[in-house]
Parts: sequence; structure tokens; C-alpha cells
Amino acid sequence: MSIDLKTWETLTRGVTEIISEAELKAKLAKGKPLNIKLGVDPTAPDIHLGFTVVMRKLRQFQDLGHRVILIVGDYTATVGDPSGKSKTRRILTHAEVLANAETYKQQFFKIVDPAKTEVVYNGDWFSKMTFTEVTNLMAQITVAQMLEREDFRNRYEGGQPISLHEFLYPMMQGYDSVMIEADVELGGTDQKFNVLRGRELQRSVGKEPQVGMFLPILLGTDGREKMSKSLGNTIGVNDAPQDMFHKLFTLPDALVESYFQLLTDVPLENLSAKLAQVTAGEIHPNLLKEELAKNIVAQYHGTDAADAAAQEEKRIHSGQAIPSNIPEFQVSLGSQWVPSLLVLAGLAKSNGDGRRFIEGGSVTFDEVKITDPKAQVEVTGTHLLRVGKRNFARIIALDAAS
RNA sequence: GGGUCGAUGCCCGAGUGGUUAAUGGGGGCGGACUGUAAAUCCGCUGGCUUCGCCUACAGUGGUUCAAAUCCACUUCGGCCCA
Repeated sequence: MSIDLKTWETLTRGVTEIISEAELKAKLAKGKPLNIKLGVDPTAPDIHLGFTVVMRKLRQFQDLGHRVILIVGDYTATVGDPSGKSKTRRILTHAEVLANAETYKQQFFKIVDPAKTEVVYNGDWFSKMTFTEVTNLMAQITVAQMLEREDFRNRYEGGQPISLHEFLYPMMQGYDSVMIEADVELGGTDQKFNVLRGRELQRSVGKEPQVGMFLPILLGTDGREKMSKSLGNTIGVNDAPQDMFHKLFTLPDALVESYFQLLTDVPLENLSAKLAQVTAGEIHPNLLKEELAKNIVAQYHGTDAADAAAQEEKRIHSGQAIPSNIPEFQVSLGSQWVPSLLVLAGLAKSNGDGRRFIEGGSVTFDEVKITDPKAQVEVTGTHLLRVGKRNFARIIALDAAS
């Protein structure tokens, strides 16, 4: 397992920082399978593309013969990672964490090879730790060092509460590295502080320190903030092909390059050539985005589904075509008040919300615009209800007799 | 433990007795423009079959014709002192 140039390029693709490159090269040069660590607290069972950046890197290590150790942070999750947070996290119950872990693994193994993965729970060691051991662990760091962290410092200076238990988290994560004898720990750039704890703790017990490999934080579909469930800007690995395609295709242009780099294997030299052509006006930006969307959808749903999604996307948005999969709702036969129909079909949050859509002129029933918020509509068979360009529902009369 | 300041709608943040469902910004949604992008512009953004009614400004009680605004207590938080 010598480190040829190609291997090195694969491993460092998209990587922001390696601490340190020299150590990583030395470890690789040993020619033995390395322990590649990833710690997760299974607080968000729905994995989105933001998480897959790191997972793909794990997979690349596996393909080179290394072993992934996935640490399910059943104990750390009850503490809550303060990384990048501006607020104290809610503390999860142990039962919640275990349930989430199962869902997590299912999605995790869509990318990472289960045959080359060992899954461990950090409760295995933390549950057995004595108070004295915890004290000794916490003695390894000072308050000033903790407050150097940007997120803690911002909260502290901004007058936001920081609970003392949050200081435990980085130390616990570091201790995980000691326990599993990690050679490399992967993480987003926001994990730097925690990963460095691992190095120090390993060193303090006379073990070879792990290498920290940091990947960029993927921005969400809004193009502004990191992809995160609470911000509602995610693309989930479990999203339906059409859904996934649409979100990728409507991505802000500025994200296309990073998505290609972090979420696909498209050779980087091809990519920069294409981007240059787009800038020069030789290629339409949408063409590149279509390629991106197809590539990623294919990874999760296969190339057939990706092609079909691309076709459907074009069909719907090039003209006034109506999507083929519209949610259907049954309502009773006869006269119906439009706002309540909108609520029933999930197109409006409340009757008032529905009224506002009508007043805003964005509601049609069988493609006829509704302008009066008091409007009644005759439901006699199958009808099309629509809000704006993209929100559809089919209304089906439910015969009173049946 | 003592002192002091604070808690407003999804978020930030005005408002300190009465045209107040509550200024403004962000976000979100709908529309125009466009490339299904960005930028810009316009509208909407508590509930109710709504020219009206109801519920809301941490919680509970009180003062008042009238409170998010005044008082008391409670809960939570910041800062200073220990």
C-alpha cells in the first residue's frame, strides 16, 4: 500500500486541512489497514447530503483497504455537541439515542461499506467510568483553552448561557479516540477542536496521535447556511428521486462547484474546464446543474431513476405540464369552500392562510383562477387544485353512497 | 447567598397605561423579471366561513373604565460581588 499520487489525490479531494499531512503519509506508508474514526451522535436520524461528505471520504479510505470505526455516541449524545451551536442542546434520553442509532446505520451503510466497518457504542466505556476518572479527564484541559473555541467564546461574550456539562463533550470525544486507537479522525471543520482533544489525550497516554482530516461544511439549498435539518435546507439521502433532483437543479449556481467536488467523483480537471466554459458563456449553467443532479440522484436511486427524474423535471417546468404524481384527497360531493379545501389538501396551513393565497391571486381550481376568498366550488368528480406554479393537489369526490 | 438588569410573534428586535394583532429587519411563502439560479421589485406572513369575533407580548394573581406596558409573587437567564 504505497502512497502513489493518485491515491493521495483521492484521499485529499475536497479536504480543507490535514493535521498533519506528514503524519498521515507516515501512517499510510506503514502499509497496514488504519483505524478511521467517525463519531456520530444519532440525534438526527435523517441523513442529508451534508453528512455524506464525510461518509464518502470514509468510503474512499475503505476502498483503499482501511477500516472504519463508527462510534455511536450514545453517551456523548446525552451531553450534546456544542460545536457550532449558539444554544445549549436539548439532552436526549438514552432510549431515544438507541432508537435513532438504528435508523442512522441503515442510511449510513448506503455509502459506507458495512463489511469494512466496526460499530461501537461509547457507552461501553463511559458507563463504566468512575467519577475519579472523569475528574482526571477534565483536568487535562483549562477553562481558557475551552473558551478559545469560537462557539464557546461567542456565546460567552454574547451573554448566552453555557452549561458546564458542555465542556465534557470535547473531552469525551477525545477519549473515544484513545479507546479505539484511532489513526485518523474525520470531521467537518467545526470538529477541529474536538479532534485535537483526541490527539492530546492519545499523546498523554503514550499512544501515537491520530491524524485529523477536516472537510468543508456543505451549504444547504438556500446557499447561505450550512445544510441542517433545523434550517430546512437539506437534501435527504432518503428523498424521492424527483424531489432530490428538483432540489439539486434549483440550487444556487454558486454551490455547483462545491457540490461536484464534495458529492461526486467527477474528475476535478474536467470540472474546472466546464466551469470555465460556463463563465465564458459557452455552456448553459443549467446543463451543468442537470449533470450534477443526475449524478447524485443516480448514486442513491440508480441511473434509470435519475434519467426519469430529469425527464419529469423538464416536462413540468418547460411548459404548463402537470406533474404525474400529485397527492390525492377525497372530499365529499358537492359545494365546498375553497380555503378549507386548500387546508384539506395540505396546501394551506389554515383557512386564513388559504384566504390569503386567494387574495394574492395564486389559487386555481381546474385551472380557473379563484379570486373571491368566499368562493364555493362544486366538487363533482376529479379536480385539480393548485397554489402557485408548484403546488398541486387532486381533489376527488367521495360519493356519499360509498 | 447579596445586588442589578432582562424574558415580546419562526428568529433578531421596537414599543413602557388607551387608533396595538403589536414599528423595523431577517427568514419563509405567493407573484413579476430570469435560466427552474442570483440580484431587484410587489404582496402576504396568529386563529375563526372574517365589514365582526377570539387568542396572544415567560407564568400566576392584582391595580385600572382600559395593561405587552403599573404592582406582587413564581420560573428562567445575563452581569457584578461572594
